[in-house]
Parts: sequence; C-alpha cells; structure tokens
Amino acid sequence: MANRIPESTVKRLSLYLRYLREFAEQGRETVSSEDLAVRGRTTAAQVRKDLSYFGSFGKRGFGYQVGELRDRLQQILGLERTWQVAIIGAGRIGAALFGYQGFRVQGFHIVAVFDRDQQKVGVEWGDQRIEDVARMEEVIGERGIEIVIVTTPAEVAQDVVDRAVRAGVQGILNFAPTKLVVSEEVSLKNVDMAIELEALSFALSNHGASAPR
Amino acid sequence: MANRIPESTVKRLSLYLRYLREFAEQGRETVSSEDLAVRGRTTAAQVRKDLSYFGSFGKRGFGYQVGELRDRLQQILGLERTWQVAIIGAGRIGAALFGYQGFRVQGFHIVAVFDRDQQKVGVEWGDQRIEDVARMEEVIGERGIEIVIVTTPAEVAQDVVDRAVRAGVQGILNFAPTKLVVSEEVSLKNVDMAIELEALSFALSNHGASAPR
DNA sequence: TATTGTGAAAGGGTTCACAGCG
DNA sequence: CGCTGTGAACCCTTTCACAATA
Repeated sequence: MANRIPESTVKRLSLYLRYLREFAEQGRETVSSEDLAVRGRTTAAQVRKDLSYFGSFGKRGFGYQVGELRDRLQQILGLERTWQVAIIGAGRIGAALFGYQGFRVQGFHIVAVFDRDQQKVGVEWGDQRIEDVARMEEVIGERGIEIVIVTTPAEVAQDVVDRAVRAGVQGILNFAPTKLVVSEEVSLKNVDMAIELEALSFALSNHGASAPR
Repeated sequence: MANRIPESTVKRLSLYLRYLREFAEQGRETVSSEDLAVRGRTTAAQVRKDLSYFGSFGKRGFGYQVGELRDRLQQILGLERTWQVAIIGAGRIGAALFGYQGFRVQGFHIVAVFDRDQQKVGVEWGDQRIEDVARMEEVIGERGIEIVIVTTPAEVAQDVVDRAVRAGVQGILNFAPTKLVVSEEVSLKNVDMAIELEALSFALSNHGASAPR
C-alpha cells in the first residue's frame, strides 16, 4: 500500500473528497466509481485505480459508502490534523490568501504573517499582527510552523525559503514566479499564474494549427 | 512543425523564456541547452526536445543566440501581440491579480473588472471602473475581450463562464475551486490553491512512508 | 570539437478488460 | 447480477545515445 503515488492521483483524490462532501450534503449514502467519474469528468477506471493505491474501500456490486470514503480520503490526505501555516509577504496576494476562508476549514491554520516592510510590521490583519521577516526563524520555532506560503517578490523568495527551511519548515507553497531549489526532504508546490496565462496564450494562438480538429 | 505539443513542454517554454530574458539582461549572447537546463533544473535533452517541436534554432557546436531564441519563444507562445483580458469577481483574489503588474508586461491587458455586488459596481480600481456582471456580454463584445480570469465563488463560476463563452471569450483562467465544463474550442486553465495545499499535506503526511528514501 | 537535433528505448500514467466477490 | 479491484496493454513523455554539422 502507498508505494509511489502519481502526483496527478493525489490531486484527483482532493477532488473526489470535494465531491464526496457534496454527495454527503445531499444525503447520499453510496456512490459508484462511475458517479465520481461523471462528477469529476474522468473515467470510472481512473477513480478505481486512484483509490486502489491505498486499499479497497468499496463493496463489489454496490459501490462506496459516501461518509466512509470521505473520511478515508481525509485521512490519506493528512487532513484530519491541523497544519500550522505562515504567509511570507503581506502584499496583495498574501492578503488574498489570508482572507480565503477555504484554508481554515481544511485545517490549515494561518498563525503568522511576515513582511520586511517596516510600515507593515505591527499592522493587524484579522487575528494576526504582521511580523518582521527578520524575526521569522524565531516565530517559526515558537509557533511550530510547518508550512509557509511564499508571496514575496521573486528576487527574495529563495532567500526566505532557505531561512524557513533551516528553521524547520517542511512544506512550501510558492506563489513567487521563480523556480525554488529546496532539499529533498522538503515538499514544494508551485502556483505560477504567469505560466498558466502564457499556456493559455499559446493555446489560443494555435487554435487548429496544432490540434488536428 | 507543431503537431501535438505536451502541456508540460509549453510550460517549460515559458520558463526558458524567463531565463533567456535573464541571460539577455546579463549581456550574454549565447546559451547552450545545458545552460538552460541547469537554470531550470531539467536536462539538456529535455530542453532540446522541447525546442525541436517547433524547429531548429541552434547552431551545432555553439548553442543558441539568446536574443533570437527569446524572440522565437515569445512568438511561439503568442506573446508578441496583446490580449484583452477581464477579471470576473472583484474580491480579494481579483484585486490581487488586478494589482499584479507581471501580466501587463506580458501583453495581457486587463480592460474590464466585473462584480455582481452593487456596492462595488462603479468603484474605481486604478484605470478601471468595476462593471455590473449583468452587463458582461455587452462589455465583452465592445472591448473585444478574449480571456477572462474567474475569481468568483465556486457556485456561480460555471454560470458566468457559460455566459462569457457565449459572448465570444476563447480562454479562461479559473481560480474558483470547481471544475468547469467548457466546449472544446475554449481553452481552460485552472489554478486551485486548495488542491495544491492538500497535495502538500499528503506529501508531508507520507514522508518516508511512500518514498523509498 | 562542441553542441545540436532526433530516432529509439525507457519510464510512467491511463485505459482496458475481466476475474473476483458481495 | 453489478460493481469493484487489478494485471496487462496502451499511449504519452522523458531520457538516452549518437549521427549530423557549424
């Protein structure tokens, strides 16, 4: 069980979890792999293969218990616990993420916000007071911060990440448009809006030119 | 040339373009596939294969002309023209994206911002006045909007996208945490922060349990 | 001589098809 | 009987290795 899981499988599990919550809200008790596939625009075989990496959760001839599968996915994804999260960079993107309630629901607790701008340090954001990034290591240690969300300018992102990792951070969600280098024990995910837009530009520029239909 | 290009190749081209701009700023005239590979943490063979989908731009024994390859990539990615872009949803994420200068530089011109909240309609954001989403079709037509960035709540995202597509939009960058359905002629890219965070949670929860080292 | 461009091989993820089982 | 779980086939992307050549 759980040998080497494709990244794409993990992301689909997140989606299945969303759908299971929807189904649970609607009062449904069971779903088939086909139901989940239709909801997520994938195939039933894909759903079953994704789940099979972690065990067998269904009953042949019936499908899956909605509540039970939802709970198993939450457990698999590590969402039954809470995560201590910091946002580094109190600019516009930092503010947007701080305000996004979705994180809290999932057990991601934002317990610090850092900025280097002395004008911002000390300013209150909801339940947080912006900290000086100079004190980052200290605060990471004190509050047991495990994940940082990086929303700094690209030029300083690598530096703050190196410091955060040395202070004990294990996971990084990077919004800075730069490729960060981290050691293997640290998990890194990138959200790069410029790349997505450029991929869109490419697709639009090559309508029909590349696709045979 | 340009038969069927992997999505991953297109995204790497965006990165190579960034690196070429850096190299150009540093005054470098030539680069090898190895130089680009080191900069982007990939392999020289990968760089050459990616480029080979579009032609041969290098000189054997020398490498590539920095300026020339940069220009070719800009052209391939459709970045030599400008794109008319609208943001749908004037909330925190919409504001963050509106303020992000990176887009403008690349030729993505934000020429409209929509919201359904009458409190926001008419408010000025920089050079834009927030429009009522009820007028969306009209404005899309008038301003020749080709791409929309969706930052609405998940519940209404599909509806506004259907309307935008009917009004002529060809590309969608979706920040709403929901899977949108669009017809094949429309290009869709998703940025789903919740999924990225959950994938991070999974990776952190399975440190060593899944990876053999 | 150094580096590109590219067929061929390898690797990894998705789809298929069906045996297994409630 | 119906739907799951899964080995095998398939397909797509990456890597390899080397001939081509500026």
